[in-house]
Amino acid sequence: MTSAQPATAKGRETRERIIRAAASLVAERGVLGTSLDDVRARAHASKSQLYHYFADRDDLMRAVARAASDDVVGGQAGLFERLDTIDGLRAWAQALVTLQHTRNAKGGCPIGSLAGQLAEQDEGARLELADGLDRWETAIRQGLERMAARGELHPGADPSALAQNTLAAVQGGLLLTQVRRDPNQLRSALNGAMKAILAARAVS
Amino acid sequence: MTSAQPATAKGRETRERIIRAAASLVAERGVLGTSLDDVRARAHASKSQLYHYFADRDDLMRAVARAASDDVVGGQAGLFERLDTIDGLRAWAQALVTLQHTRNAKGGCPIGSLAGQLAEQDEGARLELADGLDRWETAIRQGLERMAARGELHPGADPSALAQNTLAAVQGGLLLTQVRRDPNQLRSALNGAMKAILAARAVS
DNA sequence: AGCGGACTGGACTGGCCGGTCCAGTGTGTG
DNA sequence: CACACACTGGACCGGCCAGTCCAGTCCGCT
Repeated sequence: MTSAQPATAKGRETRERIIRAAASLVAERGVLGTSLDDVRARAHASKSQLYHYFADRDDLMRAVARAASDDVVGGQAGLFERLDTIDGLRAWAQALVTLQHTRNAKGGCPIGSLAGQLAEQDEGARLELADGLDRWETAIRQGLERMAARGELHPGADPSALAQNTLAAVQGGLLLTQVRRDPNQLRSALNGAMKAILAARAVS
Repeated sequence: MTSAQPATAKGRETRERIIRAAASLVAERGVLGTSLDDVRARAHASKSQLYHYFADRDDLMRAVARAASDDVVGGQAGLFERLDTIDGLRAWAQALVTLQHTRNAKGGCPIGSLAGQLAEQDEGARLELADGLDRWETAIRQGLERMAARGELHPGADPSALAQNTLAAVQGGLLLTQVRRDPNQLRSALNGAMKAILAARAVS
């Protein structure tokens, strides 16, 4: 059974409120550190509302995984448009690093954190997270492909591989940032990824 | 209060057995998915033994984090010795990829997984994991430094930055591998890191 | 042998947690 | 306006879980 889709505006709002409450609690305390009573309290909802909109706890967590994917990828939408220039890539990388500074290097990447907690426990959640990573990597790849189409990368360059390595650098850099409480870990990892992209530029 | 150090050989063995049982359960079910009763059963120990050797649940999990660090870093000791040659680096990278194949791309990196579950909850555990990552990165850096000392890297090369980026590639690659259930994600990320090292070789 | 501390077994407790249930109240439609 | 159904409140239950407690047993040492 999957989550019941609300039939009214009010229902949709309640469902959203539950997911947002659950997502914020999960970000603070982790998946298993979040009880349905906690969610119920923060969402100002009752137990039966939770079970009206979600089949069970796992179903709710799947919705949280999807919401986290949407937030992370959606939050970068404006920056994604400019990933077809070196300046745009730098601006995007800088935004990620700045965000880690404002967060005091805490929390890491919501997708990455959830991956460690859900990937081995719930196949549906794993697929939601994989979808988020795919959308993220696609945005990077498409930026590089637009550069290639304009002849700004040399013919042998592989936008797919560069995008995949860049995403790996983001995730790895964020993990090191989180464990070491040092945003420079992400900056350095992104510098490395940037170098690979710069090396793929066409000699003009 | 920290864990009581056993005074006898028998005590040391019991303590070890508990940590191993806890570590394997945590690897299977996650930190909060593992109850002390589970640990007690798998370790063939009693509740009072758990509380004799560990102050509380968090203290045990800190010991698990340390054991995971030791296992991951210790398990690569033989490969670390040869990180001062391109062949040695390739062998090390290949071993990591092969391990993911044999594990069917499941589980990710024990240190990385625990990071997502413990880093924000328990400062002591975070420090144990940071220590594991430091030892790992140091091994890579020292290999590159030996290459540099032999004049095989060009003078501008930065072994510290290369080692840090390589570790980020490993962690990011493992996360992508785990979420996508595809060991090639790690292989590709390591290829990227390798390229950066190859580009830093002295022109001979 | 016998002392003291390290070590062990396992019953017990109070609280929390996922999930159920039912008696309602709102609300859009015919 | 009335009917059906979406939605809501909250009491309740059985099970699990971290942590406590005490009555022991083992073991090194003198």
